[in-house]
Amino acid sequence: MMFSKSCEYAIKAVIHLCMETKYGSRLSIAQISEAIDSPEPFTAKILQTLARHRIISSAKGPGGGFYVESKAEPIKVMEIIDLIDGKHAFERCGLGLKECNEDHPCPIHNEFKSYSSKLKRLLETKTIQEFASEIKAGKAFLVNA
Amino acid sequence: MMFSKSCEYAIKAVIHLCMETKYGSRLSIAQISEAIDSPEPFTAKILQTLARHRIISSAKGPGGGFYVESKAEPIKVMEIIDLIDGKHAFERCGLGLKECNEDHPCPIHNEFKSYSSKLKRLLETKTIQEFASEIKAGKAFLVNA
DNA sequence: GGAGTAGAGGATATTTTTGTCCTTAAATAA
DNA sequence: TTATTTAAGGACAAAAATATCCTCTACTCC
Repeated sequence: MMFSKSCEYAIKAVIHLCMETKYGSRLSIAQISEAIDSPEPFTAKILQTLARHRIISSAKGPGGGFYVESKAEPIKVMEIIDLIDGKHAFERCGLGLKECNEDHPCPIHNEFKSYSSKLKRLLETKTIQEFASEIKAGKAFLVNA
Repeated sequence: MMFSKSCEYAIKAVIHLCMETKYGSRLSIAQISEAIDSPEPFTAKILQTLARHRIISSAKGPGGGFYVESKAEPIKVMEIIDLIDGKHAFERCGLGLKECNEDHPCPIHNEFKSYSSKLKRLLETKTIQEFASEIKAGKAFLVNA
């Protein structure tokens, strides 16, 4: 509906990584896709993309896997969305017009705008680390029961 | 992003029909797809679906085409969305969880909910006819300049 | 150095969405 | 009735998203 599957997996994967990889520990692709309930090879691709763009880190060989640098800046949710679904995913017109703005709005422009701009701002502010602590506190979940 | 292409075309097509088919006139597939800038045969399929479900009406033969019954109830935007993208398009969890609700929310559930429920209510209330008059008044547009 | 492990990345497969084409059916008008 | 017009609907094609597989490379440990 809102995000692509790839983006959903990416967000979940990074949240899970943040939760589980304190103090130098690492998670394998198998562990991550198991935890977030996603197809393993497909998840591998997404993790590789995230690693290539330095949103997460990776290490090969025994004891290797994916992790987030603990001293790194908290990761904004929107960073992941921008990378996986593209920068303008949120700006797209609800009816698919190339140019849709105040001066030339589609009929649902205003409705959409008020909705999406607030959500956008929120996702630009909220960090994966914040989500991770909600889950740790049992206030939110990454998979179904 | 939000709606499928099919749904975008459907909404635009019905808006255009409402604008142009007062007083018994009808529009052909060619005229509609031209007006809303959509692929003709693909638009035909969508119009057929809308007609089969009585959201719009159609007539074969010379002088035939698509139209909306002028005495019919105004068409809620959400009727079209429900038909084309499915009833639960708006309820879908932002992170793809099968069950995502107050009791078992994904991390972005609350953010999504507060905005999507407002938008949903609006699209359940607003009618295609209202959009049509905005366009007639030059306050909104269906295609780019 | 060699064996084993784990991610990187290219090639390929499947599914869904989007889009096209062609024949059939129904209506109109001559 | 016949020709023409227009939607209906089935079959097919292309593109994009989703998913898998296999080989290569880098790393660790012995």
